[in-house]
Amino acid sequence: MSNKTTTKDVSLEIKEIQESGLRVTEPRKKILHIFESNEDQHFTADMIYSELKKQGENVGFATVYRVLTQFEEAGLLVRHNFDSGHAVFELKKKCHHDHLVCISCGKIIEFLDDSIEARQCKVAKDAGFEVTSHSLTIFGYCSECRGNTK
Amino acid sequence: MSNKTTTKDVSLEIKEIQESGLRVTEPRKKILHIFESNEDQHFTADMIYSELKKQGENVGFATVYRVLTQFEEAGLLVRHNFDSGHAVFELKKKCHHDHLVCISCGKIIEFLDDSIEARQCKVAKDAGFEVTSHSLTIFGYCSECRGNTK
DNA sequence: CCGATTATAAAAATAGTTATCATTATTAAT
DNA sequence: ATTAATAATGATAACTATTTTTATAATCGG
Ligand SMILES: [Mn+2]
Ligand SMILES: [Mn+2]
Ligand SMILES: [Zn+2]
Ligand SMILES: [Zn+2]
Repeated sequence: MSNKTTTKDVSLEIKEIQESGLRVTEPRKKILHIFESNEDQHFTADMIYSELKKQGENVGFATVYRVLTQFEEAGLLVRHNFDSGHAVFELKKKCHHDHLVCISCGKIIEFLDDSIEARQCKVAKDAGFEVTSHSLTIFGYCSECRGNTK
Repeated sequence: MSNKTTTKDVSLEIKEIQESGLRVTEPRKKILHIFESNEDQHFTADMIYSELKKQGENVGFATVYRVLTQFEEAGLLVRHNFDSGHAVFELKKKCHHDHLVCISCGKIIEFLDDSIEARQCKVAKDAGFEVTSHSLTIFGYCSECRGNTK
């Protein structure tokens, strides 16, 4: 009647944390689980904190920020700084992508355009830059929100 | 022997401020002048504040932030949020452009690639988005800084 | 199971920015 | 030019997102 969480799905997350060289702790398991069980979703620290609260967990805000940063450094998560002032995190995908962000409802759509990627390299090369990363975000109204404004 | 500042160049700035519907005040004249006399440069609130201090002006930090925001709303300046946490302002150009940012020395190079702009429209259209704006920033090492790291 | 090590929660600190407010400056109307 | 109405200013406090500190607690190899 122990409360060990040894479910199959959870054991995968434990392995991922271990392989990143981090100790397996409750907050880290819980936080990673939120990402893994909501694939393709983007979360702010605040959203993660609220979700944990909703699940009845007692995890401090500082811990959320710390773990998110550790997961980013470990290569489990990617951080985006869009425009809103608060960072957004998502599971690291195999492949890079950029984002369309609805300024009305906040919906995020991912895309990858090879032509844009290639031109970016060319632009940087022409300017003598060695590219380390780039960030392309298109803001606008999604199909749903567009209807509301006519 | 009055200290009226009725120089030719300054009168242009006065007109610009008036035409934005804002009162012509010393801080606003001084701040706009910094931008106009350093065309193509990008400034943070902090840089503007320091520059004013260096010129012996006594302008509060709050005023700098207020004026920058007002100039942005008036369409005189454009605000960028790059990645660093602090906003960067520049004179509003006639034409849109994107940025290459050196993560070592902070140098900013502007560029405009029609092919990228066009593809962005297509991507958004395909996703059913009505674009309001976009932000593309390429981070890396500029030609000078690249040399230092070999 | 133990103990060295590392992680945690809570609180305080920080950075960038915005709001408050009493005082001063600008502007439009005398 | 004076005046009155109104808006802007600087000092400072407040705020938001995030990081650091600290004292306690959990982890994990042996
Ligand atoms: Mn994404
Ligand atoms: Mn620019
Ligand atoms: Zn929407
Ligand atoms: Zn550089």
